[in-house]
Amino acid sequence: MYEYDCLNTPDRRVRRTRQAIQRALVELILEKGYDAVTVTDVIDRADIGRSTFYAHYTSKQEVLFGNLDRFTEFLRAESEASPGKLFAFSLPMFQHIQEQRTLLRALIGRRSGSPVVAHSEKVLAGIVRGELLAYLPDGGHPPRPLDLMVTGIVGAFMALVREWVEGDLTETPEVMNDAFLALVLPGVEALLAQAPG
Amino acid sequence: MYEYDCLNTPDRRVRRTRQAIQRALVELILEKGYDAVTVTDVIDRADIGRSTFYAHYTSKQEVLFGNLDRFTEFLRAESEASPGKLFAFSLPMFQHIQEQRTLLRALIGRRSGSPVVAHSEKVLAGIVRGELLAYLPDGGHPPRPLDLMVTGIVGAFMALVREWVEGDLTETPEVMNDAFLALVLPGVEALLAQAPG
DNA sequence: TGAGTTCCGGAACAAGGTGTTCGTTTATGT
DNA sequence: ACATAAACGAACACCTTGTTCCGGAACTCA
Repeated sequence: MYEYDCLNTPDRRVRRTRQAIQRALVELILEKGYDAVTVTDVIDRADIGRSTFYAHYTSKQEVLFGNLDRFTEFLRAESEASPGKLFAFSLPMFQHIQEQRTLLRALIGRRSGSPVVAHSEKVLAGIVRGELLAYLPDGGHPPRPLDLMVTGIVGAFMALVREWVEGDLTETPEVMNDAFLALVLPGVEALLAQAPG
Repeated sequence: MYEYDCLNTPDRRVRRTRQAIQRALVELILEKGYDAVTVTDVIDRADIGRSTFYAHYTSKQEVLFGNLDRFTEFLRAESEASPGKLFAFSLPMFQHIQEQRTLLRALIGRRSGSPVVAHSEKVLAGIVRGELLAYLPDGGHPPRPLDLMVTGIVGAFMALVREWVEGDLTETPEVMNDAFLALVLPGVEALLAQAPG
């Protein structure tokens, strides 16, 4: 499943229909959030027949996956363009994302994820932020790069937890914790060290 | 909303009912995935009346948030127990998670999130893994801590992207990229440096 | 133990979403 | 221009949601 999107079909009607569906879905997600969007909404907005929708896609999900492939292709290309360079994909990716922010917000934005996860991340971010601030001299840092760092730290932690509980938990908590700290601590300490006195 | 869970109600029936609902939902999420679970499923599994469910909760979401508070409380307590120590929460949290893995898998596991995000992360993980391996001497590292590092890196990157597109994108791509690299690069280089020749 | 309150069960309901079918009409590629 | 393939649209059976009602049961507290 989710193999392709065939926007280069010989038939023009197919292209028109699929683009109308994709555009409608992205619009609606940004307006109402992913869960609240129904197939009926999409076909109304796209102004196509119900049977037409199901002739092309079997669900909302499948429509989004069609859009996704552009980005994965982009990622792969950037990585392969600079062999031997670490994280060569990241800057071009951020640039690409800025151009396509509307689409991206619908694809991976907060409204497309679980509110439970979002809430957990928010709580954790508050705690991490407090810990980092406690490490700084009073009135030290500009707050913005610190907040970005907090976001990254929380993202790394949650990703490790997710990966762990999803598998069979053969790793010990100590191993997981070491992995987390090994990845994150050096960068954090480097940033905190250059705090203005 | 989502304030509390009141499992310490004076009335025993209330406790029984709510626990039955929570248990049923967790079981069903692990079996079918969050989206596929309906309220009807839950009340069948919990063996309670439909009206009873809606007397206690207004949706699936709310049931999950009830469970969540245990963890946020735990987090806060651990962080405050060791003031001035960075990331004091992380090891106790991993230990706590191991004990409650069933619940956690339902709360924040992959089945509870968007398949689109999951797919993006998978693709990105493949790319990052390839880049790290290219940096290692042949046959160098034990693969497992490397995979954990990949997971953390991808988690940090995706979290930054999400935060960015969710806001108004006032940061430039360069600033975002710098934040990502500043957090992650020191740890990565430290790990790769200690690779066995 | 009893009195009074609170909760549960179960059926029924309207409203709305889903996914499929089928015959007709319209657009397309060669 | 013609054969083909796609879109339309109405109708459909089915499922999910959230609400209402009331008789009967379980509970708390004294």
